[in-house]
Order: sequence, then structure tokens, then C-alpha cells
Amino acid sequence: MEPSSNHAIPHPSSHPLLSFRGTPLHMDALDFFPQKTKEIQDHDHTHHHQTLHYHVDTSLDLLTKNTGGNRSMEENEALETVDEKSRFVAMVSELHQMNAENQRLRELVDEMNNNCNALRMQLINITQKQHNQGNNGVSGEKEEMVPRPFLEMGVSEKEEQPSEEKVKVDLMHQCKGSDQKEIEDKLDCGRESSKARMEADQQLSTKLSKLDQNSETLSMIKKARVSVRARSDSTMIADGCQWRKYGQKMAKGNPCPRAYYRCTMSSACPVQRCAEDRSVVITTYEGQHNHALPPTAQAMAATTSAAASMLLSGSMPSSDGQINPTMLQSASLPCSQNMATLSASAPFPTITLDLTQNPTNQLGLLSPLLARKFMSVPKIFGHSLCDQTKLAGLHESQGRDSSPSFANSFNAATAAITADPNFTAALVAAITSVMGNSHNNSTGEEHCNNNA
DNA sequence: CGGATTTGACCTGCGC
DNA sequence: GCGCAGGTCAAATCCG
Repeated sequence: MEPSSNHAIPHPSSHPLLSFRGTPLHMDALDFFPQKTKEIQDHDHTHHHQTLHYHVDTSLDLLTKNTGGNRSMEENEALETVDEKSRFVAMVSELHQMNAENQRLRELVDEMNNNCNALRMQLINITQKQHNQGNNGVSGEKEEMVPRPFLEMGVSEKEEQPSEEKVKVDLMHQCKGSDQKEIEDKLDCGRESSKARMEADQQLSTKLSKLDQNSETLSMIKKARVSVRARSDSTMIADGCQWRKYGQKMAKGNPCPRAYYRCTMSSACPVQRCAEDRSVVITTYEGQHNHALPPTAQAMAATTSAAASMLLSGSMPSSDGQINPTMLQSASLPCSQNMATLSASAPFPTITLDLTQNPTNQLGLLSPLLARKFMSVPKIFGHSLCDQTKLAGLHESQGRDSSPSFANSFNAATAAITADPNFTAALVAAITSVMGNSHNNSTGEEHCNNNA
């Protein structure tokens, strides 16, 4: 996620999943049913008491009409009231149980949060050590597999799923819990003043509103894509990973077929959709590697990770619903508009990195800071980013040339660039500069980029 | 012969 | 509810 290599695992406070612009996102503060939550909000806000009255009254009316028989109206009403109360009591006891389970699940979520943070800190330490080693220029080091996520957007979906379920259940129970309170209030004949209830409802709605935003955030995190445009004779970008083609489709509106690849470096790596073209290969990265990446794959991984990270942080609304002003300030940079575009109409937010322009122009488009960063690193990485026509050949030669010096230089280049916070900042500026123009630049089909 | 690729069938989500 | 398009699966085929 961070534009960093193995030595710059994001700090917990800056991790998109765990925090957003310094504001921690607690797992138990996520709403996976925004629609439902909204309904509940509205319900709580305006119609709650009326609705409850309505149900009770209707029920009584209907039952009264249907139970004429030998009993008088008063007897029927009394009996039905008793029934109604016993029903409420049963519901209340059930809701109490749910609340208890809710509490238990909340504790589980807290525990998971703590574990996650601890693990992240360990990762930071480890990667920091590796970074230091890389800076010391260790020679003769063998090309080793370095564990790092490809698109590090938080925990993998597999890991995340149980938490989602827990949070979902938690929220459901929270909502039920609030209903339970209201029912109890009803049964107690309004011991609590309506004003206090209004305040409680307001607090609840505020909380739920935040949960809505967080759920959207999480959804974005999971769905964001990074699309890389590059000129290449090959059918796909040789980015250092080992891809296996598993399908091909004729995409509508594009004479060129769209190919689907999976990473074969791990049996269950959820990875990529790749669209190909005659002269320009569009590679759309989605998901994250769940295995170690070779250094040859780290450059692209870092680039796409950074792009995804910045896309998410720049496109996600802050807690008050506003785009972070610092991001907008950085958007004033006149660079990168020809280099990165945001597809707003895509099903998921997609940042497109256009590497099809010549290196000189690209560096000219970049901010001076970013250009310096690119210039100051070994050419090998500059090529991989700026001269994509050589990328395929570059990686092929890497495959043949397994000399340690090559691997080291590549490692060092990747490490130097991706670990540098200035690079991150520059990339933030470059990518977020298009956020304000997303509508102008959106193509509607991020895969369809036939330049032939 | 084993792994990679091809390709038609199937599944799923979304819009009308 | 239906049709369409995108995405995935899996058997057949290819190739080293």
C-alpha cells in the first residue's frame, strides 16, 4: 500500500484500513449495511415512536375484530393486552441475550484490533531492519524473496471476512439493542423523557452516520484498482511476477480480447485482471499478493501499491464528509495529469498510470521533487517506470541475469525510492492532482485503451 | 508427460 | 423477471 518496498510498511496510524488521516478506524466502528443503517437512522429520528404505536394499535384493532365470540370487548382487550405484554417481555429477554452476545463480539473485535496492531509493529521493525541493510549496500547478497503485500490495503480479504461478519453482527445487535431500549421505554410508560430520547437518537444517528462513511471506506479499500498503461510488444507487462492465463474474453467495444491472469507464485493469490492491446498493454491490478515477491516484482508492486494507497486516501471522504484540504492543495501541481487518471465511472475506483509517454516528457510532467527522485536512482528503475517499451525486455534480461549486483542495484533502487517519504509525498501530489478532474478524465472503461 | 494455454460453458451482478 | 456483459471454471489442446 505504501509506496514503499519491504522496509516501509505503513505505520498503524497511517494505514488506510486502520486509520484515515490520523483518525483511527476501529473495526467495531464499521457499518456494512449503510442502507439498512440509514433506514434505522430515519426510523429512529422521526418515526420510531409513531411506528411502535401504530403496530400496537393495529394489532389490537385487528384482534378485537377477529375475536368477537362470546367475550365482551373489554375482556378481549384485556386478554390481548396481556398477550402483547408477554410478547414484549419475550422480545426483551431475547434482546438481552443478543446484547450479551454483542458485548462478547465487541471484545473479540477489540482483541483482533490489538493483535493486528502488534503484528503491524513487528512488521515495521523487520522491514526497517531490511531497509537499513539495503542502505548499507550489502554486496553479494542473493536475490531473496521478501514478504510484502502487493496492494497492501490492509488485511487480506480472507483475514478480513470474519471481522466483517463480527462487525456486521455487532451492528445488527447494536441496532436491535437500541430497539430494545425503546421497547423497554414503552413498557415503562415513558419513564424517560422524550427529550432525552431525542438526544439519544441523535447520538445514535451521528454514530451510525460515521459508520456509514467507514463502511464505504472499507469497501473502497477492498475494491480499488490500479491500471497501468504501457507500450509493449508482449501481451502483458513482465512485472516480475509469474502470471498464468486462465481466461480470455472479447470485451465489448474493443476488438482486442481481454485476458485474465492469475499469479502462480502462490496457489491462492487473488490478483489481476489484465486487458491487452496491440501497442499498449493495460494491466489492471486488483487485490494483493499473499506471498513473498521477488525483487524484480517489487518496483511495480510498490508503484501500484502507492497509487492505490493515494487513490484511496485522496478519494475517500474524511469523517466530516470533506476531502482533505491538504490533498486539494497538492492537487494544484501541474504535473501528472497526463500520467495518472482516475476512472470515476468504473465500478470500483481505478487509478490509471500512463507509462506510454516518453521518459523525458514524463519527467517533465512530474513535480521537480519527483523528477529528482527518479533521476537520482539507478537507471534500471527509471526504465521500468519511464520507458515501458523496454520493460518486457528488461525483465526478461533480469530473468537471465541473476547476478547479485543486478539484484542488489535493483533492490537498492526500489528501496531508495519507495521508502522515501518524499517520494511518497510526491506521488501523493501527482496522483491526487487528478482527483479534482476525475470526471474530465474518466473514460468509463479502464480496460479499453486501444491506441492502435 | 506435465505444465501452460485455449475456449466454450457456466455463474453472477447489474441495468432495464 | 429477463437479458447482457463481465468474470471464472474446467476440459481439451498445445508445447517443450
